Amino acid sequence: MPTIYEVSELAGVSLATVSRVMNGSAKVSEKSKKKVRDAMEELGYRPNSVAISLASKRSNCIGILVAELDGAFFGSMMTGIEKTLRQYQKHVVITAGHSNDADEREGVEFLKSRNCDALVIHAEQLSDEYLIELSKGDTPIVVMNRQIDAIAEKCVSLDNVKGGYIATRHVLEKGHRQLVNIAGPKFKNDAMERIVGFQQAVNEAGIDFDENRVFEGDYLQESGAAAIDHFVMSGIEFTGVVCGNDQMAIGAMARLREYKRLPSKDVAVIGFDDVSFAACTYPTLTTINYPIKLMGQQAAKLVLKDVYKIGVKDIRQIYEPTLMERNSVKRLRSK
Amino acid sequence: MPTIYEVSELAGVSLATVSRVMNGSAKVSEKSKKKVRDAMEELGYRPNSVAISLASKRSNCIGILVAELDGAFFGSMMTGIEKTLRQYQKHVVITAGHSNDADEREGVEFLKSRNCDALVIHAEQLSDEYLIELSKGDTPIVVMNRQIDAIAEKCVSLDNVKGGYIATRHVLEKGHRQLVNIAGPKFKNDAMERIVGFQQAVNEAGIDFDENRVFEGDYLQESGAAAIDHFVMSGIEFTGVVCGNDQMAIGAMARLREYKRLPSKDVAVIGFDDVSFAACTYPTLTTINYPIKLMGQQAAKLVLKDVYKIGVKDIRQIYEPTLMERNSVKRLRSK
DNA sequence: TTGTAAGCGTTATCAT
DNA sequence: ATGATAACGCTTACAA
Repeated sequence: MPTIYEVSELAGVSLATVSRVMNGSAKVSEKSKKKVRDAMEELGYRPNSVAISLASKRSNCIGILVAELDGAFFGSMMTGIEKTLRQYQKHVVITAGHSNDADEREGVEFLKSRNCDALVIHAEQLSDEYLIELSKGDTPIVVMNRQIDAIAEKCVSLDNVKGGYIATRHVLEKGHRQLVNIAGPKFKNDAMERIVGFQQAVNEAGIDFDENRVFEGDYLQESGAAAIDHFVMSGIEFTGVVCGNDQMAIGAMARLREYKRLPSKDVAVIGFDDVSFAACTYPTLTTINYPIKLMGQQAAKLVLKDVYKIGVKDIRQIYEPTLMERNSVKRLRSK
Repeated sequence: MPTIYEVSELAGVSLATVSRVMNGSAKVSEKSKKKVRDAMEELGYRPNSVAISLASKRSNCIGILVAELDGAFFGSMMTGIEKTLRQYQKHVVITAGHSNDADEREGVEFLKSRNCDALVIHAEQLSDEYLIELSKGDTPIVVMNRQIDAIAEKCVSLDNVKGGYIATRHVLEKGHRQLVNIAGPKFKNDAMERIVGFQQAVNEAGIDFDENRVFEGDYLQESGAAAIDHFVMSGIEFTGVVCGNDQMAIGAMARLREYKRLPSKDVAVIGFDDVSFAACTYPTLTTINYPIKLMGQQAAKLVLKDVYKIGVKDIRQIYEPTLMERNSVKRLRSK
């Protein structure tokens, strides 16, 4: 790998001049410019971004922390961020927090130590205090899916309580009174908030909230199926299933069929997130839209503006969950 | 951010000693060790990995190039790689190639310029020659999903032709003779290979391969639906749909239902990849298993062994596609 | 065991 | 407009 030194030598100019043509920082005569460019070309020179980063304290990289690298939700989020950043030659460095405090902290430290210019964080375990403290450091951050008042201007979030409420109310409005809730892991904020929304809607309908009607899943398909097993085995009757996310919803629908209880026809199922496959299930999944890709784009715009002073507009930070009515929730047929 | 210099000062030892305790490279007296550790603790010192990387030429980072950050397939691959690497304190840096030559090249350059210790590449546009050339450079690489003889020891792949063949033959064996193929983008190697497999099986069954029965999709749900529209509009008759991947398969199943042609009952549909939701569709999706997560783990093991000299075993590089028989392909009912 | 000092490949501040 | 030269934060011979 040739270095800037070799380029300067071949071009017959100083290091400084080469550096100047690289980042157009100051006036350089056309003549030197050409000599430098030719030399670079000839040597197949590639600037070493680690050295640039060390010297300039900037990396043109934005760090992203997500719980996992797979999953439709995180995929959309990462894509939303990456694609908008890429338009401005910014790169992303992604790391997984695996939903545990140690990995999340380590991930943040890693990203900071790599000189990321900013961090976009979707943390499940990091406390609000930690995040607030972090925001005071020298690496700007954007927090996804969490509303922290002290750093509201750095949050891009959606009202999960409201989402859970809307979902539940929709099922109730269709005449279902015997509901169960397949929730996400309770240690996750959004999972808990969605449960709260469920509870609100249920109470509002004059139904007693019953802990036993909430199953704690893990946001993966299999746990949606396990939840159905659980409810059936426990003899808990239900005609409506409110799910913490779409993945568990499809797992639940698949298992319901095995019990000969047809989704939509015999039991209403509603998801959350509106991931891409939700429109392709059978029955198509009624769910709550979570515009995570768009929100990722917004997060990116936020750093573009704050960190790189790039003028971008239409930055919105608080989003509303909306009902996506499809076919998995039908009116309860009177017996 | 405190630096190593401040630590050495506070601890009353030299820079070198601090460095030594950080990476246990040489003998350091217990006494100095403690002084250094205390100083680090007190200052909240975090080593700057950019500086480490520049000085040592190692980064403990492995670069990953994938087409997109979303999608079940890539998600599994990234997770497979990341989780096994993480066990050894190695981090991943991920970048998207967006299936075009420019972005893929830029992605590779970016990763190399970030001093990645190795690269795991899933490229769609980079030529074999480019990859072979790249492999001669000073950054070791692992190539996913492509078998390049010249660098076979760096490839982790699966026989896509065979996969396409197995899928097609399975549908044929169930009595279907009128087949259509919803393929991936033809510029992608795997998509083409799967088409070849389709062709082989069809020919073997004594059926003429008809170009018009192949629709070029883009591996996304929507194009599976579009393919069905296309075939129906064109008046092409079929009872079996062989898909290039699972996503298009579910898109196709959803659209078929709209035409009142029930998947499984009226028309057989087979997917490819066996992503996680394939078992939860209705009907459950018969497909070809592509153990991409496992293969990601293997790629990681390869770099662990080659780059870090970490003894890992059970490294296999060539995988076989296998039939996952579920419910979307049923025997053709005689009229 | 510990310290000194020369890199690593850039950027950036001064001069000129 | 261009060139020295000192950072940037750490590793690593080489000495002591």
